[in-house]
Amino acid sequence: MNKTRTRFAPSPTGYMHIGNLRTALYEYLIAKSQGGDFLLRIEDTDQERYVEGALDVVFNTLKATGIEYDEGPGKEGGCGPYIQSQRRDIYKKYALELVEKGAAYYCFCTRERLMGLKTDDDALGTGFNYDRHCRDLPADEVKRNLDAGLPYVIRQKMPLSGTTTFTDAVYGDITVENKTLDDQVLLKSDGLPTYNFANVVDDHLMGITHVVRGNEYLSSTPKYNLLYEAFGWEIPVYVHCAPIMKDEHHKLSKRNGDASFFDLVDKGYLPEAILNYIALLGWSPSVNEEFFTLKELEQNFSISGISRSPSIFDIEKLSWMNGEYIRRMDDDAFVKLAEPCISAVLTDKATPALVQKLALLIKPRINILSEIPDKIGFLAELPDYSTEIYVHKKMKTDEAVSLEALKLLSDSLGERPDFAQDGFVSQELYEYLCGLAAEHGLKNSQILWPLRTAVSGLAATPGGATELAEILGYDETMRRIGDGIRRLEESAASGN
RNA sequence: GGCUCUUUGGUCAAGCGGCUAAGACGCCGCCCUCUCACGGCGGAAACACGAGUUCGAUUCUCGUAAGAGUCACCA
Repeated sequence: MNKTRTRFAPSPTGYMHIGNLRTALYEYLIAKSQGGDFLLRIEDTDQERYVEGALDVVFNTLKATGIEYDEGPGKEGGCGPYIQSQRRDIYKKYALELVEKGAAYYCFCTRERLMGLKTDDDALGTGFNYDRHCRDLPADEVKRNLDAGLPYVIRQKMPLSGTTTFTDAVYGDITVENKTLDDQVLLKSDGLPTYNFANVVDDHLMGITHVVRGNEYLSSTPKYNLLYEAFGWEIPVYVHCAPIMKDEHHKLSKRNGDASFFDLVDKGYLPEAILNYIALLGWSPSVNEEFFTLKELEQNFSISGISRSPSIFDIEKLSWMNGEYIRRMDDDAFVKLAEPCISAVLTDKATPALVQKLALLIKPRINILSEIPDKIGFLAELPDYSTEIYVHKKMKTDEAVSLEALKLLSDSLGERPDFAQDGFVSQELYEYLCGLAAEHGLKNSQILWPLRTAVSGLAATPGGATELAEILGYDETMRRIGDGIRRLEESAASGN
């Protein structure tokens, strides 16, 4: 039994999309769940698509998600180089071997001729297939053309009849008629291989046992088998995955402006949450559980759980899951994570103690980090608000009750030099206010709601009245109470 | 158009001949509560359609429909 080896083979486009990342994850998990190796290979045979810095995006994404490769660029394992553009000579050698064996042939057709064929075919409404013009060129003519230095490609010689069947671990057996297969190009005129050829050669040379990829390759897989057979190589296990969709009709893609892995991270999603979520998009574990660390995924992953139909990327569920990750995080870790966001809003007022208090108040209330500024902006500056938010039926408050309550607060709090000197402590203040309410025949809510409202200018806040007062401090709290009284008086005056 | 694949609630999905057809997100209601959130409890919501096979089909077969992929010197 060969050791399981999988590979992630991205072409460096500078954009790691979620679908690619999931493929990498599955490849990694298949290898690791079977004690095997996971390799990274860069498929850059299309020189026209070269993008500066694209490799770093690949490296950084894998690093951020903890998907570590055992072999690949910068990590020799005896199968290198792992960058296809550096393997040029290898492909040529194998292409020639195929010609030798009669499974491939030189083709000298010009692009112009090919274009002509294509438009003819389009006019007929059928797909394009090479007309095999060069398939049976006499040996001496081939030699003449070669000697004359004519540009050429090498094409795969497909059987003209019969069928080819391959087995996919997800989709089962699939059979196609050989006559529908195109004599595809293996080696391009620039000497570089096409994806289809490079893949087969490299996967074999690198000992890949499981080929995992998008199901858009399903229809070209019979050609792969024919290639493996022509070489006499062992055929790998195919694992084709259905795509991740943006909606019912569109794949997640850069062109659609969909978020890449790092776009999501920038928005405040945690790499572990993203990874956990996408693992579940198109795969379902045998246990009824949906929270998995990478390690746990390695233990639970199984090819049989991969689904055949496309899945729509649901940002809502990712957000929820991200929130769960935040809530499950230990407090210190979260404080550290949230600190930059909080400090940015509070600027110079952000003492470590304050940041800590605020962070813990926010922790159960956000799903993604980027929600923080909106949640706490009112602490830096009291928003302009309408006095209508003082009205709350269930809390038994309205503008009149609130005005009365705020005045009461202003007076009684103003008479407490200890509060003024030491600042508020939420719990103490809470007890004090409840006592105050009882003393004046008010419900707690008739004091607390107006206070919270005055101090925040918002109908909903992270934290209750006394928690906010503690964070704002005595002076600012009193200032805001005063501000509230003014607003309510103005409102009363204009209302009458 | 040819070939290939797919089809369980709005979404992710379990199911692999017999179930009141799981669970999760979202939504709604109630509870908790110094607002909101968290948490707890409960609810609405699905087998694309039509034939077969079978004592019995979500599950097997064949059609139909609707989607998707592919048909490049791109991967």
